[in-house]
Amino acid sequence: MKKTFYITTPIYYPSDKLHIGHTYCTVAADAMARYKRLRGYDVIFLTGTDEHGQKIEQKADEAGLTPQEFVDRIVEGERGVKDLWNLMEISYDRFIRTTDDYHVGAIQKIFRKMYEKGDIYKGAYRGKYCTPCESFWTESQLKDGCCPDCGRPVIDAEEEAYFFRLSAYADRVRKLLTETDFLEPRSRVNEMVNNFIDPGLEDLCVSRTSFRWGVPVDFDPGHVVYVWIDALFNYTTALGFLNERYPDSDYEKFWPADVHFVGKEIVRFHSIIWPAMLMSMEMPLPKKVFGHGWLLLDGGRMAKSKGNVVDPYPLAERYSADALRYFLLRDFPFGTDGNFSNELLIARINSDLANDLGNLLSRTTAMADKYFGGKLPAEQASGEEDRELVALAKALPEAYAAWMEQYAFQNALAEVFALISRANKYIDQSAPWKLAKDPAKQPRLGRVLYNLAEVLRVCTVLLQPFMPVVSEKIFAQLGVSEDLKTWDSTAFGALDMQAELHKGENIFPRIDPEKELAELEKLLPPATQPAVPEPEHEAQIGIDQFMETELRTAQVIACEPVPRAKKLLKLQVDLGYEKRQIVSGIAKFYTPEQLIGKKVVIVANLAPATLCGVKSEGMLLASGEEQVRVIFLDDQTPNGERVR
RNA sequence: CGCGGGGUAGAGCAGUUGGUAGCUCGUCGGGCUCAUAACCCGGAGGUCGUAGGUUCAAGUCCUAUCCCCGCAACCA
Repeated sequence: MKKTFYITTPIYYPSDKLHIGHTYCTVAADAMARYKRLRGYDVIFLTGTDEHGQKIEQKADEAGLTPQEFVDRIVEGERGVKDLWNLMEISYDRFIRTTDDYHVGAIQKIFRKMYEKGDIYKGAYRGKYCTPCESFWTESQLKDGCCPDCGRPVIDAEEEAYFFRLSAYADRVRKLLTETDFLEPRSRVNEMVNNFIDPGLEDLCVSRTSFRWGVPVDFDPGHVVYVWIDALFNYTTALGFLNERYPDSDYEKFWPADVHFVGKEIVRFHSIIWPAMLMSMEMPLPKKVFGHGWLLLDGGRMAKSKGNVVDPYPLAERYSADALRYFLLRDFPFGTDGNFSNELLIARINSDLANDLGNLLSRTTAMADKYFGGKLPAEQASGEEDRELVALAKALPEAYAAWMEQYAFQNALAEVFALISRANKYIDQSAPWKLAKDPAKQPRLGRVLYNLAEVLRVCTVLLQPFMPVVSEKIFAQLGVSEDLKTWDSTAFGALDMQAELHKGENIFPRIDPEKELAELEKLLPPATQPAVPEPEHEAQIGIDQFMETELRTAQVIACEPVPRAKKLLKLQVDLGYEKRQIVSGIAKFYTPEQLIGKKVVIVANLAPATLCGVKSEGMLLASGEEQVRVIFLDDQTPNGERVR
């Protein structure tokens, strides 16, 4: 029986179109899946979408659609998730949507099973509740002690909810993380253990009553299953676990997964919650969770609210999916963050794909045509220059494979391109154009071109997982048959001596950086004016209600950071009739010096709150989310004036 | 002392178990003319954040210290 390989991406949340970050992870998983197929494995590569939850419910409502219509549009619609994966040449074997019937049914069975076992129990979810918004918030979600959505005060409240006994599995999970290589890269292990396990794992709330868009708990209809169980078990339901959509034998054959690729922000869910739930279900654990890094933009995280989300569509359309895939996997080490930029993309395409690979193919095929009419001669003679090139080519597959097995795509590609560079040098060393002038050196010339063609062929076999489309174009120009595209054929010398190769189209045309950057600039939203999300339509209020908020002018007379807090500044403000202390979460945007002496607006009748142990009697007015801007008044403004 | 990650040539980054510090772009000079103004060779440019320590040998291990970035929301 063939060896199996089961690899997954996260299931993405289709509340918006996917961006380059989702593409990064999916492309990596695809390259791995294709590599394993090349190695002869029986592969299942799973991706999909996580379609439930409050946010989808809200977004759908705003768009005037049912949640199902809304997610259908993003997943199946034009330029949606599936279109993107098509464009990017993603060879997924299965695509799961958590709204699929088979998944929903299986989740209900799983929930019930854990309930019957006693690992899920009914309890009370306590939290901060905003009555107007009908939403629960955790302590850390609150903004200045108030609802992050509407800014109004919250109250302590509780609702009935189901909990998973996560605490019961803390020790086993700790062992799993610290004593095995379950989670990679290794640096993420400390983060998990120190931040989440050591402080004590609390039981996890696994149901909600505050929204309807989810899998109903079948034995308690007021509740829907929360994301943890619904989303994480997709990896097993997609194999037919507790459902009829796929045969049970798939689950038997492919579970446990060989690797889950996940972004670092969901490492916690996959390395703590997921194994604990599997333990509860007495199911085998996945062999590995690999937490990859993020693509950063200008050193910071991409975010819709910053207006700096990179859309993969235009990039793939302009430069080909192959080029974008290559760039993503060649430029960034998979385990750590990397800085994305259009300049880097174009530079990489030009130097590696156009100048090195494309040009090598071009020179090789052009010479074959020119000197031999495209068909290499039977009589060939080796030479001194061959030795190093051939040795490198022979060592390549093994070196490449070693990196691939570690998910070090960057290094695997570097190995291939080292040989491509070496081949360009080989042309200079052997100078075929000189050999061509001497009829006696025809056999030598034939061998030089053969070696070049063979190097190209071997490299292309190894590049297939990364650049599936262009690989075929290269094979076509080299006249390579199907049986010479396989892993086993990478042994140097498999190509027929009398290979027939012809110059074709340029596989990677050079890009004019200046021109293209200007074009790309036009496509992206300007960074200076980030897209402000459309305001949610809040209920109108009367003047009386507005006047309940007592806004007053004040002068900052002293300001210092709050110890042990990174976001907070403690200000003393003068209201004219009294002085107050206010704590404000603006430390990342202002230094005390920038504030002292300034005139600002404060909410004077806000109930006092304590932040990081420091009392705050009021609130400073400021705009913005990612970038906070304090509202400053003219220096001449008197203190304590009412603002209306 | 909350935790984690990072500080390596002008820019952007690699540096697996400690053994002459590399890559891409840029720059200077040379070569070649088969090729996508591409390719090849060479030069300049780094006290590997700082200070100690271990070692025959440290970017790589240890200690201290400074600076930057994240951090628990269904945002890869």
